[in-house]
Amino acid sequence: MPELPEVETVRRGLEALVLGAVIRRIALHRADLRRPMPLDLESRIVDQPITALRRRAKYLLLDTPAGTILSHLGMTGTWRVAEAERSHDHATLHLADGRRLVYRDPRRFGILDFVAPGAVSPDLADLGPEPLGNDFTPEHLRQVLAARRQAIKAVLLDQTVVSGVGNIYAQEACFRAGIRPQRPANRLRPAERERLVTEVRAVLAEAITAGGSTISDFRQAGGDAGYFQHTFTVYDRAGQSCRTCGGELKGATIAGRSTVWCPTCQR
DNA sequence: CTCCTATCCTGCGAGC
DNA sequence: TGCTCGCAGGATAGGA
Repeated sequence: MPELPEVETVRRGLEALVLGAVIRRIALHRADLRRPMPLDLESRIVDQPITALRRRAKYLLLDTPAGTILSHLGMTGTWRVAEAERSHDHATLHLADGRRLVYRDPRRFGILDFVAPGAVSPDLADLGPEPLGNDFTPEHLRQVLAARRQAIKAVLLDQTVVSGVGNIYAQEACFRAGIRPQRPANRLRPAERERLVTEVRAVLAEAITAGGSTISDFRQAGGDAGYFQHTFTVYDRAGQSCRTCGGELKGATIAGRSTVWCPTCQR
């Protein structure tokens, strides 16, 4: 679930809660996530203040003077300032003020890693432009889509094309842009590329304003649910009626992921 | 290169 | 109530 808006929501929540807090020590409970956590993370970050909370694509970065903790939430990852311990808590950051900042990920598709000061993480090296930044433009799409015959929705999921879009927002953006998700990416007309850029940005921005989307277990860092899921137009609505034209929404698998669209509103 | 499939893992809802 | 089955937000390796 955690796509860009959810990660940004968590970032903002953590910023309000723990910016400036001192990490007294880190305890790793289980290191075998999508790839093994570095076991020396515990020794690298000791008595370090959290100087910034950053996001790049779907990655959340906790900066300290001794280095950066890089995290990816995968499908089910969460950061929370913990009340009680829960199953699947994989790492606990014990803060000097007595609070505990916990990384939890039941499905273990996430990542927790250490990045030395000044180093560039390989995880971030090949990411495409931030969709809400200045580099995500119709011209960028034109260049990058030219050689791609794949379905446009599949291409939007490619993090080297544009970073941070996942299965939910790719579908929502296609609907808003009036483009069928299975259209070959290199066949979009200029006006459609322009519209797609506009709508990717808009849907992500609106979702951030709504505190992200809460599906199953996503929570903001303070424990609140997001509420953008109430405004989904197509995601998980196959067989239901289109909110725009009233017609029946269709569903199919594209790029191995479930996909819903409106045959009338999307061409 | 591009593109497709299988895979990692746990939890949950649907259906029986 | 309890079981099995299929599917889920992501990303990558391997092969065609």
